[in-house]
Amino acid sequence: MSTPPAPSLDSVFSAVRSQTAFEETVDRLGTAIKLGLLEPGTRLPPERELCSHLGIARSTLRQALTALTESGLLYAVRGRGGGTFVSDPLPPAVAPSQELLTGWREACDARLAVELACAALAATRASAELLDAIGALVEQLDDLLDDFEAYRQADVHLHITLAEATGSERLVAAMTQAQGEMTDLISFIPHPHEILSHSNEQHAQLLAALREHNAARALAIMADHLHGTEHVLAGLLRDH
Amino acid sequence: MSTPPAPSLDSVFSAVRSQTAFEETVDRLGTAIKLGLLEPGTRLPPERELCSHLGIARSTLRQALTALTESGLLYAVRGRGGGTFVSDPLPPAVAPSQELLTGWREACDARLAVELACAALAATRASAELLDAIGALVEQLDDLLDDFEAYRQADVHLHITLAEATGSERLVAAMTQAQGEMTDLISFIPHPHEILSHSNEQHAQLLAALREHNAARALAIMADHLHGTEHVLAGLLRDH
DNA sequence: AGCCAGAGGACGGATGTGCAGACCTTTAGA
DNA sequence: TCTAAAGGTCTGCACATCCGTCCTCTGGCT
Repeated sequence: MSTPPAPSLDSVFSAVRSQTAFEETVDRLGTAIKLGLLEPGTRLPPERELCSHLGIARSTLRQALTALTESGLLYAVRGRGGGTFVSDPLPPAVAPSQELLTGWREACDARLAVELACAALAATRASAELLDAIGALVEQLDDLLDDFEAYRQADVHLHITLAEATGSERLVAAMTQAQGEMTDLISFIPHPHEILSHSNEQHAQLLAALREHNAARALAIMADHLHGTEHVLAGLLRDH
Repeated sequence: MSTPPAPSLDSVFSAVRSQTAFEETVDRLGTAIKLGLLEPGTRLPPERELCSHLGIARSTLRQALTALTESGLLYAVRGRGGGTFVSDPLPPAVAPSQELLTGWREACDARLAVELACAALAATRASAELLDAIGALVEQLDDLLDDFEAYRQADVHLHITLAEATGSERLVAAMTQAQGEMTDLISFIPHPHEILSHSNEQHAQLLAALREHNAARALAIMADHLHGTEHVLAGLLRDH
């Protein structure tokens, strides 16, 4: 018998670096805002309520809110009827971080994993309501082909709704994170009308496959859908 | 125009609970041992070396090693030429935790995501060496159809090798974690000869699809492969 | 006008995690 | 016998986090 192949242990012994609660909170809220899950002008729950939701101390939450306020994503209003609000308008996005640029391929791979699974699972599990919600978003996207900012935001909603259609909280969280990483990359490449139009056509085809409960077709369409952005990124970031 | 659908914010405001470095280390090493990535009798790197690899302090690493020693997975030998070794034989596995049982569907979904992505990506990226390594594992598995413990271990190797074939460290890490969760579930259900035989046939088909660079077929086979275990689990755990 | 409730803001102590480094103990081999 | 290499122990510090308390602001109610 051949010697059993020794699997690489790099992943076992690689660095363990756990985020602090502060960092994770900044990340979660910041991503939600940048993705438009929390729309400009939205009022967050009161600090005393939010911190118990998040399972952290108020002082820790406040560290995160302060950081987000200082970077311009939030502003606070004191006094009765006050609160913490999402800035409107949002400050201009910043260039993608160096780590993200060097790891863009891994980010795409992670996204591929989430999206494929959601497509496959939604085909068998999606409720009629959520399919209709996706349908509404597809129509909405058709009106936004010339406004990339708005298009991208609705696109994110669509993909997150897809994740919700699987009924898996982990997939929703993973989708949110994956979209956050991708947005940082995507928003700096051009997206002409035709590209967006083609992209939304794929959304429509995907929805049709989901309605037929055709998982294989949904997978194929999703794979195609993702290859598009990946090829564009590959062209632009080849040197990284 | 219709009101934009408000995406659920549950995932944004859900509890943030980051693992400590100690917990993550116990988890990583424990999983690696239970999956057979670190075989019984293996000597771990010296503490002073390992802690710098892992990016943690020696005292923190020692907490983890102590915990693993107390649960019987490791033993330490003092003096020159000593070290920390993986127990041989390993202590009997314990019953899956309650959280895992209640979240088994989410665990399966997470696994589905990783496996589908690996299948799709390996079809286009896998090197000949890694494909041959997978081939060797398929043959090896054919000799283990009557020894579930050994079969499962080689099966894990195969799937992790598949992840390595994508070249994505994140996918390797995710695959390792997913397999760890699944092992806790799988090892408590019966796996007769025929089931394993059929399962390995799918491995062979998958490999063929990878060699043809046929991503669509690889996806389909993998989806099938996973549905098998999922249905068995659904039958056994329906009441949870 | 004055009070009050609801919101953000600020502080101080207690606790647990993790880090860094020095030192001890055991053991095989030169 | 000495040395090197390994695990085992201890101390002190830094920092994140929690908890509770109190302060400040401000719109609406009496």
